[in-house]
Amino acid sequence: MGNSREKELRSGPAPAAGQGRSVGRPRGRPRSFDREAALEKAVLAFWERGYEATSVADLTQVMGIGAPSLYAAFGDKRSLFEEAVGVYCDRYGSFVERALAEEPTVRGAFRRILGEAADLYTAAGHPHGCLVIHAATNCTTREVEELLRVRRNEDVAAFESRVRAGVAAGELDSGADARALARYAHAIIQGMSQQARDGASRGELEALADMAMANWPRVRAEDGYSAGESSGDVR
Amino acid sequence: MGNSREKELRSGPAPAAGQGRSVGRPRGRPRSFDREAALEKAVLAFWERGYEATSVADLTQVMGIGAPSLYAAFGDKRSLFEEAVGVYCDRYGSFVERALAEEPTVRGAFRRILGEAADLYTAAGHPHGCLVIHAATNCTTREVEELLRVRRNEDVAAFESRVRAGVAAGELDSGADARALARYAHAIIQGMSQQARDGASRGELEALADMAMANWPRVRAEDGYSAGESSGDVR
DNA sequence: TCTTTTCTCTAGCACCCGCTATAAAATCCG
DNA sequence: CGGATTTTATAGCGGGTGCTAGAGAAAAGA
Repeated sequence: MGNSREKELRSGPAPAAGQGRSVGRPRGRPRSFDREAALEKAVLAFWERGYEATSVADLTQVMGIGAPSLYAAFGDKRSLFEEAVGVYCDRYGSFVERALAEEPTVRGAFRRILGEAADLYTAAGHPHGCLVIHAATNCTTREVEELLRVRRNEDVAAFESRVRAGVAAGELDSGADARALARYAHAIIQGMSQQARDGASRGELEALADMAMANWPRVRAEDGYSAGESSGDVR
Repeated sequence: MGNSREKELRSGPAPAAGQGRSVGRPRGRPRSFDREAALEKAVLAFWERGYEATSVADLTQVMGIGAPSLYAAFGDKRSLFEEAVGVYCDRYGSFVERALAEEPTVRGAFRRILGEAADLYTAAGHPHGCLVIHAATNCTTREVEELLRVRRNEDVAAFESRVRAGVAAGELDSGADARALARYAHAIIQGMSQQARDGASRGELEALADMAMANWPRVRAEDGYSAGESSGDVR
């Protein structure tokens, strides 16, 4: 399965630990670049152009290293992509599970998710839209497509189970269609991501998110919430 | 602009018109394949794998012709793609403008659009999802991406103007945010298309469409949707 | 029949793809 | 210092890409 020894043990180019014969210091010539920094550049490249349209030549250029260094440090292009996807999810995509876990109500969680997505997908400093949604469409390699498809479907499943938890907690009517609600929320996110790529502004995405939330079911009892807000309103 | 003489005049391989020295009969060796049938095969290939992932070798195979014939009949790969996009829009995507034009109410138009999209995006006999949404993402050639991006944004604009017409006709409250409604509808369609590609069934897409329509503003007289939401709070 | 016109087939062009063999450079250990 | 070990840069591999030259094949017109 390819060259999977990645020697992640080594930290930076400098010894870092001044202590004499330190334990972690490897034998040969030390790596001349910062592996994490280079990886982050790869994330941005894949985010912008997707897996196939980003050539190894592109990668070596933005990462500032030669091809042999790339292959020695990351295995092959696909392994690098997988690792980049992991970094993306940790660094940029984690807001979703955080909102699902932290917000006390389902409605509040999704309101927060959509609001933060509007920000992230149009923020300066990195490409627009969502890497997981766009970076592996139309690939010649089926497995790469599957890589992100699995993540997307996992997100839908996480949405659904959060909704179910809300129903179980009595927050939502027991007739609520958890699966449809999850798909609905995910569709909105996908639409926001695509429209961000097509040039929509943050304000436009926020208006879209507000409109989508207007459809979200409220508390089941006649008026558990005073005619206005769900949870501690975002923004 | 490449080789744009495409000799579309010739019809089929057979003379068709038995009439003696018919006018339309060209001079040289007649084309041995049905241009329209080959074009339709190209549509399906691009629909399934997208522009870049569909190689000319793939195309010649599914179209059943050699590369020189392809180039003589369609120009180059990109021209063939443009033509294929046109065929797709005529044959498969026209339901949108038809619904916008035929349905008497805005709400009815979008309900019909979402319903028919659920059918089309999961129908057997052709790839799932929407070609315009997916076939030109992550392209190395910027112009190809732009080709479909323009069509998508045209769709949003068409949605918006239909909503505005509904407002002008008194069907919707004058405070309705036409732009946000258009973006909302388009986001749902994009989400449906992607989820169809990710394996969602027709029933799941229909449930998604129903849920999306539950949010659509009703006639202004009854059922609230009180004025005052351009982009701010919901309801 | 012969010429002209057009299409089709074989073969191959130049280029880019992901990837790597090789050897020089940089570090550690003794 | 001299090996040992690992990373680096140069250069290039085999293969796929979009595309086309050149020769032959099939029609019309003479």
